[in-house]
Amino acid sequence: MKSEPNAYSIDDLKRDKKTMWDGVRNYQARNFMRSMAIGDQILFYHSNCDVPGVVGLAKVVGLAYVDPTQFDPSDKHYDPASKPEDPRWSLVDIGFVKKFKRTVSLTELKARADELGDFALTRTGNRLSVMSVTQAQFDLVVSLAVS
DNA sequence: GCCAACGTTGGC
DNA sequence: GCCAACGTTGGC
Repeated sequence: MKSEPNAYSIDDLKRDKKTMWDGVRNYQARNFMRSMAIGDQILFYHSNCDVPGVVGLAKVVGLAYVDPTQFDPSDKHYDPASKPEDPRWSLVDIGFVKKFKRTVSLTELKARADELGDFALTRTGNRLSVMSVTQAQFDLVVSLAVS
C-alpha cells in the first residue's frame, strides 16, 4: 500500500498504532481491499518523496467497510456521485507492524526485477495505491530490508 | 517543474 | 460504444 509521507507516513502509523485507510478512489485498489483478510501482511510504500520505496510493514486489522469520507463534502476525497444507499468506496483498517531500519528503494527493487518477477509495484505506469504482492516477493523485500 | 501513463468524463 | 479532453499520479 502506497502513501505520500507528507500525507501519512510509516512514522504516523507507528504513532497511531492503527488507522483507517481512507480516501482510495480507484476501483481496482478498492477491490483489492475488499478481498483482504484479517492478518494479511502489507508492504508500506512511500511515494512522491526523496527516496521512494518500501519503508516498513503493516497488517490488516479490520475487514473492508464503507469509507465515510466519500459522503463528507468537506473531505478532500468527497464523492458527490456516491450515494449512502449504494456506497462506492470501501476501506480497511491497518495496524503498524514495523518500520524497516532502512528504506528498500524503488531503484533497488527495479534492480532485483529478475528475482521479483512480475511485480505490480515496479510495473511501468502503475499508479495504483493498493496492489497485490506474492509471498515470495514479500519475503524478498523483507530480506533486503534486513540485509 | 516536466512529462508519461493512466483512469474518468462526457459529447456525439 | 467511441474517443478526445481532462485530471491525477508519481518518478525523475
